[in-house]
Amino acid sequence: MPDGAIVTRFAPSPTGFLHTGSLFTSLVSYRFAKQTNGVFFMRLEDTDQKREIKGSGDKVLEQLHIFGVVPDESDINPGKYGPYVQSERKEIYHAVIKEMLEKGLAYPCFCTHEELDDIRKFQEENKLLPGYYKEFAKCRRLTDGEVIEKIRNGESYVIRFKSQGNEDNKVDLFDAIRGHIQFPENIQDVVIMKSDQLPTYHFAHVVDDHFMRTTHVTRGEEWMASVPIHLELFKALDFELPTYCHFPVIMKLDDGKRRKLSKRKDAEASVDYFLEKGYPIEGFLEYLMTLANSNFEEWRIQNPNSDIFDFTLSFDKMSLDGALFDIEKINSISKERLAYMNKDIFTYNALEYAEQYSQELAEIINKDIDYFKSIINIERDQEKPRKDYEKYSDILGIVDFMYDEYYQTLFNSGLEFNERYDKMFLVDILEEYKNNAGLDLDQEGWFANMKQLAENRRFATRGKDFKKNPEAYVGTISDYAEILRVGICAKKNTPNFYEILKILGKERIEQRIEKTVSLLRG
RNA sequence: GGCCCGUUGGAGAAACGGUUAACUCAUCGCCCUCUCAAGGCGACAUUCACGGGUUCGAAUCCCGUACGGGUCACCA
Repeated sequence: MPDGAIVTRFAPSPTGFLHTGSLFTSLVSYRFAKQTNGVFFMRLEDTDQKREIKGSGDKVLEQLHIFGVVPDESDINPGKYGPYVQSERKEIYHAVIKEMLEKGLAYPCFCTHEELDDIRKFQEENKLLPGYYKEFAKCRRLTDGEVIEKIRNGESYVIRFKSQGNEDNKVDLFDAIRGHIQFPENIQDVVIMKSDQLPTYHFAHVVDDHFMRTTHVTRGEEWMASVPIHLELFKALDFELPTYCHFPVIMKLDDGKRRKLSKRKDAEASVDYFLEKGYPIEGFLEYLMTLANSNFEEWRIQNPNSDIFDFTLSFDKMSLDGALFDIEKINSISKERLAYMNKDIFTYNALEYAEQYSQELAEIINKDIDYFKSIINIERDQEKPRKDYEKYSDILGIVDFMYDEYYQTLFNSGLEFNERYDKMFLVDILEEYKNNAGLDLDQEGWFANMKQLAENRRFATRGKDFKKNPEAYVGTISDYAEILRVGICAKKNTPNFYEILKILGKERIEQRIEKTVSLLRG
């Protein structure tokens, strides 16, 4: 590996699907590795069989892939430092444990949950530091004979680390994001191997990240409090210390209080939510990048067309406290990304989304893909494109009227003509327009033609004229255009009307007007 | 409660002791406009949680207080 190359990893536990916060952490970890031509790998932390959900490892990998965060090494694509699943690394942990036992760095503990509870209760009553340490660590004092006997009797046991720490001493942590932080030394005899022979997180982290050559341990700040344990473990095992990077956690405002995004309470805590809604991948990633390094936004303004992965992240530009999750900003960024996509890519992405999440959308796209492209391309291919869509699921509700079957349902649910106008007046206008839409002209000519028609019917062609002298007119050109829109599209709002009419074509315009007219006639 | 971390506008934030406290989103106004979506222009922190101190000078350094967050398992 090149000089300065960083090795990072993503180490999820298989307890469900990809968490939005995990995507953030893995995205940033991935970028740090790639920026330095290093390695990013994934290790499944499945040491808690109670919580394990089968198959979620693959699911997570799949979703990371969708976001372009692809591990160089993982269970399905192993490198030379595997296995990449903790439950398959048992022998490694056991070998290290054996050595620790021999060196007196660890010892078996036979205390039951009840005994542990009693200790905790006593500590609480006497306002002592809770935990298993020093005089409370009674299994420390077991003789070899006692240990052998208990094991022979089949008593269940765990292996604890024998801490040499002193709470009056300080240890120093250098965190790449937060700088130097001092903690009191660890004094807890933490469990390193559970009674099921599987390691705890603390132990697995130290052993795995050492043997798997992680240079930068990237994780959420909820791990900071256990750093003294890890520091002591690294020292006891004489392993080189990696660089720690404790990321801020994404928060959410709940009842005026900040709290971590919670999988139970917040739908947006799962990336599935954004996938189902059809947020563009690049928009979502871009949002996460702004959370990672806020100068990303300035870079984006300078480099509007660059790939987001051309941006170089830095540790010291990272915020220290958890950002509030801002859906408005995601919407805005996504809108922007979608607007600047060309019609082919947009259509491709929309179809891919639709095939998985929206049968109806897939149908209209597949029915005539060029027709679909022409619709979504209205006012797209220009300096300042329209920004209609913030996610793929918005498409149907915006283009529906361009499809006859959806137009029909809009039509059936009622046409919202301005009630100021008499039905027969509307009929006259529509019928006249049917025979003289001016579609052979260019946009300017078409508009001039419409103006003329409106003027003949005593609509003001300039809003100002109408304001000045409302009695002289029946309405404004806007009102006139609205009549045509409702009459032809069954909607008050559409993108550029000229383009719409061109795409619809003379025949369908006539059909639709006829339909509307017969409805108005009763 | 102990131990850590943090606190700049509604949100994300810049500024790393020295002019009017960047920028993005949101909000509000005006303009443009066939509707909508945009776009253009402008407004929005006399002030950086609060109180002291250091300094010619502090959002920036120090101390204290308050508030918010994290963590104290045979869960990760």
